[in-house]
Amino acid sequence: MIRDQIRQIVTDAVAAAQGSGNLPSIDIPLVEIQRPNQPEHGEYSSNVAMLVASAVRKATGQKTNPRQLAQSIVDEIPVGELIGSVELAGPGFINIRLDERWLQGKVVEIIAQGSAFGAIDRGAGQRWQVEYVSANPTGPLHYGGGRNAVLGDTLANLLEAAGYEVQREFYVNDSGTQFQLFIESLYATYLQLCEELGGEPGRNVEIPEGGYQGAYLKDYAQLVRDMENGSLFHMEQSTAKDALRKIGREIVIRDIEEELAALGVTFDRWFSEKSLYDEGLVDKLLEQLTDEGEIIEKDGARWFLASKYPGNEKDEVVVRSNGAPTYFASDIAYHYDKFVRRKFDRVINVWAVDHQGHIPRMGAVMEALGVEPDRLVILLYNLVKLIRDGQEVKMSKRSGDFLTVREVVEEVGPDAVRFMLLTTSPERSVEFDMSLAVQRKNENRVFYVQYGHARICSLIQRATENGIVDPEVIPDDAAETVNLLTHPAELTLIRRMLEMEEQIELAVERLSPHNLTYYAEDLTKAFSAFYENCQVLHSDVPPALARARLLLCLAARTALSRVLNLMGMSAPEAM
RNA sequence: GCGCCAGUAGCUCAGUGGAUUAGAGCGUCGCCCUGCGGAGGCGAAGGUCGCAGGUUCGAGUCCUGCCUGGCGCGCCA
Repeated sequence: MIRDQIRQIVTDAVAAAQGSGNLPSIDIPLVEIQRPNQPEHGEYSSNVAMLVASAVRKATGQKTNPRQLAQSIVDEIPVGELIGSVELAGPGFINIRLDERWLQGKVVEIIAQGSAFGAIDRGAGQRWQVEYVSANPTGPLHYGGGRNAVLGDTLANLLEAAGYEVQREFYVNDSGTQFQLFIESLYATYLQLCEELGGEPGRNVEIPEGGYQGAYLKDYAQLVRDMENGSLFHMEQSTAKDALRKIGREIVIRDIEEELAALGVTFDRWFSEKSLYDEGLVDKLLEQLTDEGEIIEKDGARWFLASKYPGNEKDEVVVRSNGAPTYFASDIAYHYDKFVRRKFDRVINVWAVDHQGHIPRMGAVMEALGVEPDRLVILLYNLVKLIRDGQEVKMSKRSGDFLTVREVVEEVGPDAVRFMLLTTSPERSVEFDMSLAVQRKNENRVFYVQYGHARICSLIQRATENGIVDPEVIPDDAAETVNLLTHPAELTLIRRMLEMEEQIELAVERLSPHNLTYYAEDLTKAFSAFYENCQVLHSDVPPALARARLLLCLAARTALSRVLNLMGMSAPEAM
């Protein structure tokens, strides 16, 4: 990465300055390389001289002049291939500018890298898992689940770009009370439907207290009938429900899968909670933890002694006094499976804020299982408030009266939904104004980015038709041709594109996919400015320069489509 | 009551490994079409970074206290 190269050069310069006695030989922490706010300050800067000055003062009490120290470092920085110029500024900043020739040469490299542009090897050899959405399989996805899906999916994309081997997983809660209620509700709805369609009367089964009664249940019941030809109607209740557990699960999972696919979100694995019980892993672990004194019996229930561990105040029930395990019991087994069996180096669980209380308990579980707690990371995100026509869209899952991910995607479009949900940092709650998202397209920045991409494509298309460029082939003289790119707008665009690696690293480091949307805008802005200022296909433009600019366009298309793809959005050639 | 998160321009939000003049979009007000897609470009106005202290040569960023809002503190998930 460029930043790392710069860091190395500055670090070497510091050592050289110390070696020649111009810089006090004092231990310095890792040299920091920043991105200055002002473009006049160059692409990179370092405050290392100020840090040295303060370290000297702390160690010896002597005052030194940071500008003087900085100068001694500047003197040792080789200007040449990568670095165009170095200057001393302000109280002792070292401002670094990249070499123009070097920048120009990068255009060809970007084109050559294609869809892999920006990839870094930060995660080489590491297997990470991202577990996201994991909504209860009891109906279509509630709108809020959309944010979870977008965050998890984009984060997984970013991790892959950063070199990690990533597994995307959806945990299916197909064994808890909620799923049971769903099955009961589906059964009742199914019977009603059969009666309406001319079945025998007298099978009055009500939707249970606290059950599900959304309109979708009727659709599901119809699907059950299609699959079973009404045979469940005559079965004995418990047999019918057993069968329904399987069919109902299949129907609801397929429904959720389709909704997510419409958002561009997919999974490598749908992990069944029930399977943890079926294979006896839950029991096995409860026994093991009991033997180890982590679980005790009290008041007829079995408790995991979470309070032994930091951050936890209370113990947690794993088996109720009625003998039924809580979700927490299977969670222990599930995470055992993730870390001990499947050996993921790290797992990121994407959770809504209302699950925050669960975090310390999971930390305790990790400790009890003897797994390094840092290997489990929770990405917590805040809720989404949906606004339509200036009013909050109220949603209640219980009554079934809620907007689904599918409906929102249909109304707004998948790219716009993703972009809007991605612009806000996860810990903040977000107001999603649907009316605005569809009507005022210029307020939705995703169109700006996609429009930029479409413009590039149209330009390249014309150039291809005129035989000026072949987008599939990098010409032999490309390296010399790009040296004609000296206009400030051209160089700014190249600089922006070269931020890609750092942006990916930053987003991965902070688990902040939203940074990407801002980068995408900046990148597009740089292209638009170039587009306005530098003609490409115009008789006044010398042919060589035109070809150079077309190469720049090819690189820009590469960069822009890469960002869009990372965010899970389409990069349209026309719109 | 305790805990977690948020409070930055009229609005929606970036920026929080401390650092050179706090940014963007929208909105407002100016410019720019005898040029490749104007869904564009250039510029201006607009901010006591919730409040009060503290640490530091330097704080939107770190520490403490407070205010406001959201969420959490179940034998629910």
